[in-house]
Amino acid sequence: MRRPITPSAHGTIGTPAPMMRGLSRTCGRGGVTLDDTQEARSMTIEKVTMAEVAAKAGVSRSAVSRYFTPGASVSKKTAEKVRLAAEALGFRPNILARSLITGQSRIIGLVIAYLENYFYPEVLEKLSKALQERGYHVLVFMSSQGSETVDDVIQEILDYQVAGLVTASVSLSSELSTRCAALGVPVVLFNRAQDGKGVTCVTSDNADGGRQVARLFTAAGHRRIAYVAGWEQASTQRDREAGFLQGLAEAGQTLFARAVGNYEAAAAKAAARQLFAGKSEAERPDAVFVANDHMAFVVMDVLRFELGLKVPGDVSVVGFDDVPPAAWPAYDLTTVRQDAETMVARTVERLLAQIETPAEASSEPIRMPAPLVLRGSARIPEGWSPPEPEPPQEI
Amino acid sequence: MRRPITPSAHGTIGTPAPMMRGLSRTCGRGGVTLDDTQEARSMTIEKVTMAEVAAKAGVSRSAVSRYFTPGASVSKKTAEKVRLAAEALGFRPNILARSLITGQSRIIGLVIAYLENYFYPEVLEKLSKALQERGYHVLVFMSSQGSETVDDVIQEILDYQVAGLVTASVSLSSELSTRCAALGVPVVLFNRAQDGKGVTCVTSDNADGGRQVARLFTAAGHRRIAYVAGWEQASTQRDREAGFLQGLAEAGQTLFARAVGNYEAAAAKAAARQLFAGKSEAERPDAVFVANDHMAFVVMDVLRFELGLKVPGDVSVVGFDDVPPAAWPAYDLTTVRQDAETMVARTVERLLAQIETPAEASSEPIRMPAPLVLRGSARIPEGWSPPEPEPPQEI
DNA sequence: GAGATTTTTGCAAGCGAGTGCAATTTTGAA
DNA sequence: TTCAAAATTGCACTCGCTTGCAAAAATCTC
Repeated sequence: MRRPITPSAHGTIGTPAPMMRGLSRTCGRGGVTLDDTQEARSMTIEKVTMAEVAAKAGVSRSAVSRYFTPGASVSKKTAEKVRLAAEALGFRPNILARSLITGQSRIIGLVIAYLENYFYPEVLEKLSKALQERGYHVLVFMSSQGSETVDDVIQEILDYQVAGLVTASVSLSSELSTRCAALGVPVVLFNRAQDGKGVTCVTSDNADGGRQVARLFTAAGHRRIAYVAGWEQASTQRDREAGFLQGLAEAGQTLFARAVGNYEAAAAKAAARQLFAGKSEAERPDAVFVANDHMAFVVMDVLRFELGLKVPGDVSVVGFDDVPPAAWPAYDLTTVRQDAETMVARTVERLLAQIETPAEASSEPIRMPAPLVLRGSARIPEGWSPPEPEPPQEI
Repeated sequence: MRRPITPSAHGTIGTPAPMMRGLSRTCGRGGVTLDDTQEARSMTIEKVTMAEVAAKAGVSRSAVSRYFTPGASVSKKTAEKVRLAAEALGFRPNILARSLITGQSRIIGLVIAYLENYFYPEVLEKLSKALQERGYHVLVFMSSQGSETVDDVIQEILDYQVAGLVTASVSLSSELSTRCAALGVPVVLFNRAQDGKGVTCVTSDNADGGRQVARLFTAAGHRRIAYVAGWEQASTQRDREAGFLQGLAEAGQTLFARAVGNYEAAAAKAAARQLFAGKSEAERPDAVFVANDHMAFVVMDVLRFELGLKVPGDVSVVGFDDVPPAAWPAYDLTTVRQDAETMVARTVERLLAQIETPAEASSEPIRMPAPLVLRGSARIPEGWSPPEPEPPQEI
């Protein structure tokens, strides 16, 4: 049973706060020992609430609340009074309090595994900007793909009552995705494909990308074609490889050699050595498709600087992602583009649709084209258009 | 005037929820036409609250709350009852509600300007991990250094009742820093120096770094030494340049040429051309200090691939930051190291000290050593230790 | 084992803001 | 001008959780 609380009109609200607001600093006793730190310390923390604004404006709390709520009904007169009072007091609504009642923050959780692969900083930056524009913000969680960790981390995220969840290059246990669904939190898997009710996957057409690389290699006359694989559990790895193999098969070839780089620099280095070190020309590949750019750079470095091979003279190298350094002249890496900009745009679009109008939102996977970007690290077959001088776009 | 935007779908939130809580899912009519999407859609969002746990455990809400509050007093018996009930119901406390009361979330706001400079992804990753370990999380805000934007963005951050604020390579208007102080929100400026009450600055010793580069160049016998400046308003730019000039002066030299790269790739490219293009050997610099690695790569690219100059044969190039690509053999860039790991560690340390024990926390600036990393892009003076083969650390 | 402590526990009052409902005011139409 | 319809306003309850306080239970002391 709850007793009605009668607000005493002239209420002393908290205890002493209101009266000392703003005029509290230790009234300048030019004390010798009162250093800056001390002063800062004794400053009252001022928090302005709606109640105070309402009082100052001479309206009810509801009016103030409505003023700050877009679609709500407030008269011009009231609005103006509130605006003035709020401005004078420097009031800003407490998002947490609002979220408590609406049951939803405007926070999007982002789980991301690593930022060493420069595809992800790009994604993060664009995602954050795009969401910011729509009034949402990104809460970041780093988590490597130990599945236990991921689940824990996602639990933590959910504790923040996030409005949505994006996982970049990290997949979700089906238990967790069920849980998110039950909580009404839409999930987008970015750059990972995965079955699962409700979650939306945004990927590029990895298989097709792989296939195109195979076509490039075979058309260029390569006969000893190798592959450096990414992390075997990743859908991107599987799809890229599958497409690549299929492309080779279409040209009547099979893989000459394979090593696993795990999407990691160290492992990629080892993989490159395994494929190339101490081998005669006939024993080593004459072309290698590396499952992402991040590893491709390492492979190129080993080839050129450790083994003294020419790229593409002795070996053609192709990567995947088209991260910015791929365009740097020192690498000039032929690669398959994943357009971060567009992938992010679609991600945001879908996520917000699911948040704001769940009833009519789709959860079909989104797959983007993955065009081959011809540059100088792979031999170009006769008749193919040569690498255009890169439009005068800035590096 | 900027009003917060509330999700349009006000309607359904507060109405029927409570009564249908938990027992609602469409009692499995295995209907043929009920596809996954439909089912997911009609699922009620289940939220478990403390009250429910309390009821199930046969204790009061307070008991449950205390069970989830570290230092609180709960008997073993009660704790066990609560644990069981909570587990059975899958209960997790709502962080937002907690924050509303404690007046402080465990969220740290991070304002960051750009991720193209690969120093920052490193910082972000490490910062996020370090904070995660201590139970805090990072809310990211991208903001370029238009001062208006920055202030707006920081306002938004404050709306989230963040426990602390880190700005990376972005400076703060003094009005805003005052405001943060008044709100009791500690602020750390990462990689920016700035006077100002209360805010802590974490930087490396930029001036000393610059000075060391000057010593390297002069000791190596360079006579036409140039500088590519960063964004002129940045304290890092000013300090690096000042130290560099002072180092030159100590060796009785002055700057041969200067151009501004603004810390941007495009501008750096233009700067490089301005300094080198179409000039005879005597007219162009024989050494150039570039204010950060991000620009140094671009400068090297222009020198080597556009102008056909040898590095360090014709020109020595030195950068600042020691981002990962600096160690890539294709650049092998001599540079000044800013140790992201340690800088972040100190940042976190200080920030948490200020949050958790404001009374005894210092706000002295933190300055870290900035050692020169000798690699292959700059001529090495006789007698200096040559670039060690990089310890067998992974790329 | 009684009294004095010390621990646990539950009650109820908030934290700051959103919102259904009913009362009030404004606007519109006749 | 008058009355109905529309727009605005305020009240009070609510969101999920923390916490001061006092009552109740457990523990200690001699």
